[in-house]
Amino acid sequence: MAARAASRESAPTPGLAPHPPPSRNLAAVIEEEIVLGWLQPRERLVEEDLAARYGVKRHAVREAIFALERIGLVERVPNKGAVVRMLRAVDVEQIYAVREALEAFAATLIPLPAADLIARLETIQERHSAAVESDDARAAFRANMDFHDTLFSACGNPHLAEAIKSFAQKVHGVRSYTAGDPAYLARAREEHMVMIEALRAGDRERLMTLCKQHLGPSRDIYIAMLARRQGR
Amino acid sequence: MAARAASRESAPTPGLAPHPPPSRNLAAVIEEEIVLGWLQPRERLVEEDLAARYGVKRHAVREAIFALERIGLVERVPNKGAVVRMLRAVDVEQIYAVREALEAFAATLIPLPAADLIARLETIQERHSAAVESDDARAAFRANMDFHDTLFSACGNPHLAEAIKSFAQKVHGVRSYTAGDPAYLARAREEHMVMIEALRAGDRERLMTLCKQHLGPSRDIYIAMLARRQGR
DNA sequence: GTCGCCAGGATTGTTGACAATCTTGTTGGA
DNA sequence: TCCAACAAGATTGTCAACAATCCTGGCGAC
Repeated sequence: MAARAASRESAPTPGLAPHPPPSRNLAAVIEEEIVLGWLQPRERLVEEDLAARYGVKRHAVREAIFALERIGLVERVPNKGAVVRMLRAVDVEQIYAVREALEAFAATLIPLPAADLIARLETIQERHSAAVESDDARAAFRANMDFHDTLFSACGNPHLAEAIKSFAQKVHGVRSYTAGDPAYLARAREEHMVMIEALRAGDRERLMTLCKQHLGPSRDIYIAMLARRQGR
Repeated sequence: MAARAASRESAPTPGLAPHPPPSRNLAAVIEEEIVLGWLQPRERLVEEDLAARYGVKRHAVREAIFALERIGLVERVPNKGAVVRMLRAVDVEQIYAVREALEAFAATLIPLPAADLIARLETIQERHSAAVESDDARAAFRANMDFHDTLFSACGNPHLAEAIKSFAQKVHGVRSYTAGDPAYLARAREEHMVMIEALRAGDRERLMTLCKQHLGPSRDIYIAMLARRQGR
């Protein structure tokens, strides 16, 4: 009884019962919830609760949780359950170090000039800008993801692009602290613009610098927040 | 009936029915089978067959296959099943390009001198050498894996080490062509020795060069073999 | 009053059966 | 003889019930 109550207490938001997306890739749906902060780090993921919430069977939730565990977004303890993974500051730093290395490598491979790539990025960026201006965190997240996917896929090495995406996913849990922040989103939008500009100028050095600078803010915000919380 | 027969025909080896490892991490077991060539690229992985073979329930096989799919070792088609992934030459090249980048990055991070690391590597290398000399492919594979895990874990960034391991796993399917070759194993042994030597000398440049050279052979062998088969 | 043990309940893990889907082989007709 | 629809079998996907495990809270002994 008490266990049940505890699980209820730790529920993300008061009225979270129903939910629009019935089917689709459940893991991706849950991932988005984490990014948007509806499911917060340290929060327990009770299989039956999620099944009821998303209107699917427990079995489907189970598989999604396994998938998220492989990605590194949730942590599972045998016979105890899964929680949204709480990254320590050192983890965030280390993951971002790898991201920098991977993205820098990819940036060296992108063929320049890249007229076609620029066109596609501009289209995506329009969506992103619109989402930022209308404070639509979910749409901004999706467009942002598309932007980086498209950019790094242009390196011509799909395995590298996938690794970059995978490492970005690892820190999705920490992104909930910036995903809804208008100032941060506006900054990201500006940086995307400048990256497109660098592509257009064929300035690879500048592109690599921008990629690196683009990674910094969310990392620093999260680490600062952890420090405030005394490294909980 | 015919489908069943076909599945039997494509069975890896004539007498594969029983099997020693009953439990343990099933995905790792299957992975080893792939590396050792008992399960070959393009071979179908029928859930019930594997369940019977390893003495586990189908459900466990299912999860293992999902895990292997995420790693990239097997390919799954909905409602049709999974097969050991057949990498194209271009895939192999691309994966190895990322491996080079990741391992080079890790090599820059390993603190030198590394007395403790050297000691551990020497212990592992003894096992590897013994396995190579007695033509024990399975033991050689395990020791080899340990060697590289230990080496790159020393970079102090576990997420990077995991990425390196994960990319090594992606090409495990292609390793079956070298895993049992005494000449190749002997060469690997020598290279490990030299790497330890470089560590002892604190020569980071040399270590990085050796890591890169160590990757080449298996890639080239596989690509050459694919070329012979006309890029099947 | 505190500590350790025991019972109840919640949650995860496992199993077997059933449903859906695809593949293959066959039959009937042009 | 060739093609298309059909049927059987094999295989994967889904489900609901059961078993195992762990946490919580209460009760009794020291």
